[in-house]
Amino acid sequence: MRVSRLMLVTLRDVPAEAEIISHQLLLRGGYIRRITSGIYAYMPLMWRVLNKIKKIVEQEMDAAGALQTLLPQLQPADLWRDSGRWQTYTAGEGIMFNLKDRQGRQLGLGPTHEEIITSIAGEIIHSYKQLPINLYQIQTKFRDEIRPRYGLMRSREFIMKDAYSFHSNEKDLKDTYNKMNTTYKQIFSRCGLKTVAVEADSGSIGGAASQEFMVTADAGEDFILISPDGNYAANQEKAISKPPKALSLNPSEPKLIDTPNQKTIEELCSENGLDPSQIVKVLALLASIENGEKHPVLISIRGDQELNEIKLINTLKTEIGKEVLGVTPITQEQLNLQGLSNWPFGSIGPDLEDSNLNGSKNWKTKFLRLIDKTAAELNCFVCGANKKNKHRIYMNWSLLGGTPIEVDLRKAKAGDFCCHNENQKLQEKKGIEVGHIFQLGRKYSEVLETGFTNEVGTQERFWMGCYGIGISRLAQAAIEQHHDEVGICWPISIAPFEVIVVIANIKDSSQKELGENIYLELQAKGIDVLLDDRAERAGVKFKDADLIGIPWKIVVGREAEKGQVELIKRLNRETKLLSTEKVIEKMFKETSGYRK
RNA sequence: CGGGAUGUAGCGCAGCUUGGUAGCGCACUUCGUUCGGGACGAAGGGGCCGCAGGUUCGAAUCCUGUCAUCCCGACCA
Repeated sequence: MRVSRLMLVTLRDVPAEAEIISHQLLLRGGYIRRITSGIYAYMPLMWRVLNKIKKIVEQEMDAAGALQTLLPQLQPADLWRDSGRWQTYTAGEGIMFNLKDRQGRQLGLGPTHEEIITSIAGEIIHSYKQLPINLYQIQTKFRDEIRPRYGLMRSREFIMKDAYSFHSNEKDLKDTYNKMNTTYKQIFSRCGLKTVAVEADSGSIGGAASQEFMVTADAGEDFILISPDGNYAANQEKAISKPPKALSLNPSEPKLIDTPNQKTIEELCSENGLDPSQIVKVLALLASIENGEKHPVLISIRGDQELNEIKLINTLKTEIGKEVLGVTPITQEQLNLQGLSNWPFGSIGPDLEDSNLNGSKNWKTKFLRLIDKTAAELNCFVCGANKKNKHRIYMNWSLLGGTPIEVDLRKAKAGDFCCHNENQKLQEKKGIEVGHIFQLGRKYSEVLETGFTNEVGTQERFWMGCYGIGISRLAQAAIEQHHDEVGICWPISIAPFEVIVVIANIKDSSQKELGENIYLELQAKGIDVLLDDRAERAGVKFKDADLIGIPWKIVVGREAEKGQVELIKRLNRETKLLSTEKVIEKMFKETSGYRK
């Protein structure tokens, strides 16, 4: 391809909308154009990058025995009602774009494809002999993100590889899950990415085990916790750790203490000479259930610890047995709206009576009480007295009627000790999630009532796994890891072109001729080569080549008459003066590992 | 949805305080000089100043509303 025909327009100024470097470089290099919030056009250079990534993914997925398909983007609401996700995905989370056709039928624009694939599999697979099967597609996904951000990092329309596997038993699912794990590592390493595999929460997709693949980068939106010995890595949402030891409070006769206007843990500590770890903090929250129910929840947690909301929501799901949309702190305004009397905010204890909920308009009238292990383990502590400006000191759980439900709700933090080895301290890094693999189990096959006939002739539900890679996100994440002060430094495996031939002065006929020849020869050898044949000054062409990040640059210039050209490596600017034959030979060698 | 900010040419911005009919840099077109790291000079083209109301003789500028975009939190490949 010739740069003169490439529709390439690079920008010198950074568009104001771009916050992070990868987004800026994509815009400046003419890779993408924003159409509206979270929706981008992939320009020709970008499309080539995406295709390179797709190719790698296809090769590795095919090698792992997966089958490529293409599933519809428009999906009937009924299918999503069957799986019970229509409500959550439209009204609740609202992440699914949805519409009505002219007959009034409701449709959704696919944010994911479990429903479609499971129903198809159910129609086609009837026997255990047909299993296992792993189907994948590379498809545009639609998600009405609450806040699209950072270009392709979190967009509302994006390209994703999603795979779904079907199995006759759990062991077989685990085998494929493990195979996908190694396949993913292979894919990311071929794309030139440094990734960390971390334990993850399976979120609204549901299911048992799940692992995320994170590109470590400062621009990442996720916090991950890693042990220095490399034996533990988890998303903060999921991470577990040993909390620091609590400072013990020597037991004494329980009593009421005056704590005027001491509402926060800090105030309580500084006014009374306490340590946060000696206090049981109580959070009054309201959980919203998908069927519209509102459950008041009381969380007790040690004063120096923070609540992990994801862990809480997961616990609530099992306790209540229904999909939980979210939790919010209960406010005075809400109490007023419910017609409830004032609560002693700032002095609430774990035993705040259920009578405080009597007469509420549409809340459940019984608290769901959860106690984090850190709080449950305290033998003697301070807590709210359920009276304004009063706390209780030297309390214990038997005085409060025991510890009803004991769970892990605390947020693990950098500096905490690891559970697998108390000499290891967790470190925090930021990561960009580029892949996620799940063991779904039988969640979808059960709700959609699909399955197969087993060896003994009885009906069983499929065991399922699902495996995603954000293709367009991966492309941008690669730039976060591979750039310098002048532009992108694509890993050669996913670069739009492997080499660019720059004719320094197009008006010099010997330069022009030599450049054209090298271009044609490289092309004939199957190398992805770009020829900068523009009548620009050399400097402009060099800057553009660096900005768009082509891994190799061949400059045909002053030495052209002697048949010599310069070969420059983008990554470190290493420069060699070579003969035409040598440069072609060298490029052939450098790109041979990446030929399709 | 809550908090913050911004909408003026393809991109980056000034002008707005104190109303008088729009300007700078980059990019684009033409000519000349230059020609190995985003050249210089000259001459051009391009704007419903986000949109709708209002105030005024007159609005990019003041007022009201509205829409859009970006940033901070919840969502996720």
